[in-house]
Amino acid sequence: MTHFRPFSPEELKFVSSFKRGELVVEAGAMILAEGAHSAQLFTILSGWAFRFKTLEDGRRQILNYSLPGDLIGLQGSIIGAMEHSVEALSPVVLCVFQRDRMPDLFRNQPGLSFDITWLASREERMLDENLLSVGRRSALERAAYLVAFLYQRAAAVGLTGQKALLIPITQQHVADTLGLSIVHTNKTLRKLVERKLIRWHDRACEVLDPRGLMELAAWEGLPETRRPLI
Amino acid sequence: MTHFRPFSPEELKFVSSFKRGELVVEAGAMILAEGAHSAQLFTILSGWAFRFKTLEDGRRQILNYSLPGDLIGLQGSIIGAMEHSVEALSPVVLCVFQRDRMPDLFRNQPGLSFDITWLASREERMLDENLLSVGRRSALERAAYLVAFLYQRAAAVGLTGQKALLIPITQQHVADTLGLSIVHTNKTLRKLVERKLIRWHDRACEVLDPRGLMELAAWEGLPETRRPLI
DNA sequence: CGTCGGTTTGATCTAGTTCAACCGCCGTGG
DNA sequence: CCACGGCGGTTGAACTAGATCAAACCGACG
Repeated sequence: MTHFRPFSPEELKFVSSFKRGELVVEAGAMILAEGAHSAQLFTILSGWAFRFKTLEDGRRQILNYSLPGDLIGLQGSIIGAMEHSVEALSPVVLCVFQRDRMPDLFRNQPGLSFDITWLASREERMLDENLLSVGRRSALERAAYLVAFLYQRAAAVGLTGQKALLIPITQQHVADTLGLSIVHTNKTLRKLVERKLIRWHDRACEVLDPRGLMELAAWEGLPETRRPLI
Repeated sequence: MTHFRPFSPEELKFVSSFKRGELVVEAGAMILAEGAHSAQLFTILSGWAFRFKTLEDGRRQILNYSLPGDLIGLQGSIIGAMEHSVEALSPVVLCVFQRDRMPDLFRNQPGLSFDITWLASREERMLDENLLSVGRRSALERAAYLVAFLYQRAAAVGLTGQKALLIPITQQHVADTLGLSIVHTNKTLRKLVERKLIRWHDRACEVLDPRGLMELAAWEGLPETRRPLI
């Protein structure tokens, strides 16, 4: 795992003891629900998930996606209650942590505390970018940005290996991420297909030309540095 | 300051030594610019500011607002580079911290470390809410949400005293927050005025009916708890 | 073989954009 | 003292990106 920063032996020991077990959920399963008070804290070991909020009348907004190495439920662990839900996009393997040992972690593991803050800041940066996109980019730019963004994140955790990367999302997910209707999302994605930037599969998106997508969206990409892993 | 959690004497001592000085900037001044590598870390002591990103062609998206007690430049301090800019909306007094003492803080001040993470999580939650708004609410709902949101935040730091609260923003700021054009923003705000939910002043917004705004936006408000202060 | 979720396509409609003025206020310079 | 320019706000008209409505297709699956 060359993508992550190395641990000290002591940190490793703490993380092991912090870990309570593993959890496997199938695609489409709810990992955390909005309003859950005693939310748990997880790390993704493998698979894709997404965070979202809904309005009373059912309108849904996808806030961000979670990939291996990302924390799930941090807001709940730090502030107390979850204000969003998390759902699995693919089969997901989670590492379950003991939430009540958070204070211990902050007291005795400054390195890990910093890592958690680092991950929170990174999430914030991604949200900034998504907000810019939804607020100010056109439908075509938004779609291009989203796919390029997901491609980069997948690449950053080594998911873009020998065989082509398939992002496990439906067009409904894309629509709910971009703030568009499904119909218009479909028409927009077709344009990306026509331009040979992506290929659309059954319920998945294949990225053909990441550079072309970034250019279309006028997006420079995440300045990805060595990241912490918890 | 009943809104904030109390400090231990030792924490107080650390914060004092962490503080390097104060900085006063006038309305409209840039506090931090995107791309600044050696970004500083601030807390707002008084005044309003906003964070934003821009696309190459000038399209601007306001990401969030900063009020007294909020950290500015945390992303830069934790990850290294600023990916957004911050500008003052009113005269702002800042408390300047020594960025290079962050490691010391994490090593020796678990309480403060936790507070920083808490603030980062809160920022994330606000961004989630803003993203939901921009992505899925209508123009009228968005505008109502924004004003109610800013009102609540101002109230949470005691800005809503005896005399009416004036939020120091122009309609251009509102437009760039909501992802709308100025023209349509103007027409939308007029509707809020007609409904007697707000009053518009020279370059400021007065909130007349916070509850009515929240209802219109179908927004429950921030579940505001006792917050940390740094 | 029917049904259902995901995708596709065309037609119509509308929320929000763009264009174009204009107003009032204020600070600046002649 | 006044003319001028710029910024913030306002308003109407024309336009368009994207929404909504409607229907059909397609593969998987019971």
